[in-house]
Amino acid sequence: MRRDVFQAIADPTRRAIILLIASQAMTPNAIAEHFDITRQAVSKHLRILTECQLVKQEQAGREIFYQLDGTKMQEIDKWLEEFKKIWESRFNELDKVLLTLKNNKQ
Amino acid sequence: MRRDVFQAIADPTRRAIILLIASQAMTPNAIAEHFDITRQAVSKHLRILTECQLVKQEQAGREIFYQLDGTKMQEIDKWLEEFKKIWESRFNELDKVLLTLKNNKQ
DNA sequence: TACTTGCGCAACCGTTCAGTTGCAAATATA
DNA sequence: TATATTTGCAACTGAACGGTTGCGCAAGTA
Repeated sequence: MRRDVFQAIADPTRRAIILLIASQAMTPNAIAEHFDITRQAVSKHLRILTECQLVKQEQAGREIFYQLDGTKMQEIDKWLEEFKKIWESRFNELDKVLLTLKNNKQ
Repeated sequence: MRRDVFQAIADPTRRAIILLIASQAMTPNAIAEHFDITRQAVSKHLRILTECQLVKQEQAGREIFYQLDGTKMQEIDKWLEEFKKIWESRFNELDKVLLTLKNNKQ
């Protein structure tokens, strides 16, 4: 069982839940109202999000509010930055080649 | 079968492949040398990456070079920006509440 | 106390995933 | 032509997903 941020955001419902509770903590029932799936299905997603350390729970009587913990989200950013660095340097390499070709022709 | 960028980057091997071929196009065999899995397994990942429109192929004799198409990667960036916007406005909301409380106390 | 509500947990089901092995096709080389 | 190389495709396997229903427990409420 892989439990990382990338697994967490792989599912579209989970992405929607993340955006939903990003602004304010919500209960499973409240979240489920926004989707066409059962509360239990939402609970499963919340459990996965919890295991990925993207979500924390706060008990309030018999209600449990799920709130986002944004720190793990930075890992996506980090990976994306790494990719961008390589991706942009690719063009630099191409530039170098073109430059070399150009210089050789002169 | 869900085929989007988020599905593509969900697997760690696939993320590694993306970073690997980001700088230069490679053949399945060359890619497989970097991992402890068979060439066929790499091919499967490449097929998924192709279906997600993250990768394009270029035939060269009996070799096929797989190269990255960076455009789809922007979708991750887009979603992440959407999240950040909501996430940061969350603090603004909190600020509003605190401000209201402060004003009410006065 | 009895009833309702909100929730997690367990069992189950069909589908997808990530990997394997085996094989056929196409290309290059002796 | 015969052989080796590079690849894609198909079949299979065990594990994980995403969903469901059903149940039990704890917390409010009549």
